[in-house]
Amino acid sequence: MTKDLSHSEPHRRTRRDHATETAEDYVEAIAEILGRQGICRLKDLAERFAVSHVTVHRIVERLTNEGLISTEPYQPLTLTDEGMSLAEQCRRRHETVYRFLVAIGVDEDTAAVDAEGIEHHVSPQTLKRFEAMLSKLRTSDDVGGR
Amino acid sequence: MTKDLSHSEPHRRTRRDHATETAEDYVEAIAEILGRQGICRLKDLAERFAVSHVTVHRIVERLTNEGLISTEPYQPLTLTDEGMSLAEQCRRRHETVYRFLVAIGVDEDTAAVDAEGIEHHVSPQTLKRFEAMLSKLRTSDDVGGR
DNA sequence: GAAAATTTTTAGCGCTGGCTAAACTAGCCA
DNA sequence: TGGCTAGTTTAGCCAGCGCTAAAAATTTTC
Repeated sequence: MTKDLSHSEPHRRTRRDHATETAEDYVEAIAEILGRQGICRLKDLAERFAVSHVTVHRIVERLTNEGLISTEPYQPLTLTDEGMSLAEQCRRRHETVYRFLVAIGVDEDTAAVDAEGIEHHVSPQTLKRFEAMLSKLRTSDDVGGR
Repeated sequence: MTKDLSHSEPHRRTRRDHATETAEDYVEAIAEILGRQGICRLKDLAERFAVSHVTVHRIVERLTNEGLISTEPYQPLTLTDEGMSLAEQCRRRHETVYRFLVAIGVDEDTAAVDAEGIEHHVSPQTLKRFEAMLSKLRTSDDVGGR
């Protein structure tokens, strides 16, 4: 009998997403902090994610090995070129998801929380549809009732 | 100085979501398999998620302790009442997310994959907005360009 | 420039979810 | 019944991400 892959494939993809979610969250946060205060330290990330600095340290170590972050011992963090372009890509996607949710009538606080979780699972194609809907909703100014 | 929680809160929520994603995926899959073939075995879940039966066994064990699944040694699985209602809730949310993506113009394969990842992060409020948009899009038949 | 404070690093633990290998049970069938 | 086979369970490994405690380095401050 032929094995049915119609369900397992999407789940496999979901799992792969998980593996990169942390990377995306971190480079995005680092870029944002760098942009805001010029310097990004472990401590800043620990506060941002409400996680211990030790946890941050280990994750930063991993992402350094993966070529996204560059570090010197006891020194602040910077992003590699690869890290920066990933961060920029994530920032844009995050923005779009957030604005889309708000545009369809989700309140800003809820949209912020949901966007944080949703963004990692939005494919390029879906992102394009979000953008298309965004301009459409903007022009028709039709946000709908509660 | 006052600590800025505006970023850490969403992330904490995201992490809590992760802890329940597996539970949701499993009860949803078990309900679907039970509905389709009357019996659900570890093996079925292992195939569904494309994961080893040993991994499934450990997760099922955990979910049994959490009161979602009921098991007898070497016997097929069933859902507890709690498991069934969670499964039903997830199925509905999943359906809505999937149909919403298709409605805004995402192709069905992509929508299936994205919905699998997105569903766990959609709050009740956002789900309501999706439903509202769905009926609106259905009446106006306005799916937009490619 | 030495002490104090801040920050980073190391060591070591827990949990979840991957895996393989091997032992065990249940069910079928000859 | 005896054995084969399919399926389940146990044992033991790995990686990621949480934690605390304690050591090391840097920076600040006096």
